[in-house]
Amino acid sequence: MQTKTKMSPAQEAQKFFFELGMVQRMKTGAKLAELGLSFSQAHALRLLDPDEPMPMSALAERLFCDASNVTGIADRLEARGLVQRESLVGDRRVKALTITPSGMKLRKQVLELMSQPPDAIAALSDADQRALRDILARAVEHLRAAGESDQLGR
Amino acid sequence: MQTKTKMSPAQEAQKFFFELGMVQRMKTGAKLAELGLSFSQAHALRLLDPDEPMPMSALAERLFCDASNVTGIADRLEARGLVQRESLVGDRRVKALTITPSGMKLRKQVLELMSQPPDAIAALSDADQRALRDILARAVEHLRAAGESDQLGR
DNA sequence: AGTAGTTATTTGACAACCTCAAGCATTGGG
DNA sequence: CCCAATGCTTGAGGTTGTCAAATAACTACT
Repeated sequence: MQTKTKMSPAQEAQKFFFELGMVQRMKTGAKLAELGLSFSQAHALRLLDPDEPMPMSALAERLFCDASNVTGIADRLEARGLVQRESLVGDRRVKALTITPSGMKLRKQVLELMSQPPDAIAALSDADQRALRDILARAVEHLRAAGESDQLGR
Repeated sequence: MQTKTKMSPAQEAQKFFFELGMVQRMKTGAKLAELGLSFSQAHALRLLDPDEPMPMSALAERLFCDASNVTGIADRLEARGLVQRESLVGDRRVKALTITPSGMKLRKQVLELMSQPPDAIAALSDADQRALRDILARAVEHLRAAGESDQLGR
């Protein structure tokens, strides 16, 4: 009766992966809201290097979004005094973002919160956790390898 | 020099998981856009049961969002003739969504697209794929177990 | 029946995110 | 000096999301 009696291991893995990701996104989203941060804002804060000012275009790239979008996100973060715009000395067109001390404090909380594994993973056996880590590490590796050749762009 | 020399396997797994999920979300988002669907719209279409009309409140629950939000999503899907509102016979307050034939066609494409594992997973060895599937299956199991007792929630 | 309370959906106000096209300032090469 | 390219901003327009209030329909109680 059902057409989907057969699913490849990769497909099944993908299905579970998606479901776990969905739930996890909701839970962290709720926790971030308590800090007064949206998901995108937290993600941006997380990506900023505490020591190295990051041009807004670079941030846009890492957020996989349009540069004009970053303007708004930076506006809101700056309005709360979490980051600062700073024109680059060599090229006054580019504005780099630096994290303020109060931004650093919040960033620390965000990192803590987001690196905390979800219950579903924490509940796994030690062996499973280690195996999962290793397999995902290999997957990420493939990702980067593919990404490199991708940079040559269509 | 670095304070994070030690990370638990679960934390590392979480980090990789997040990164893979982020990239995957972008890629599927792009493919869905080609079908003229936003992520939420596709997700809703995916969750609807082809055979069983689903009350909008039930859909809201599965989308982890407010009921008023579903109104808008259903509006857009209905405007394109992909779903239909249908008042329940026993209780005229609840409106259930059914998928139209053209909605079914699009839903099929969405399912195909979203069940297709990302390159990063597809590139893993067979053994890794199977191990990943099994571990994630156990994680999802924990998720459901936790979810059950959650339903008692205040 | 009639009244009150509950429930499902909708509406309206508001904010964030996102993209695209157009604009502005700056830079760098002819 | 002129012109094209680059980095960011602005404005329009659309989707998502929340909350509070409104509406409609059901339920229970008198």
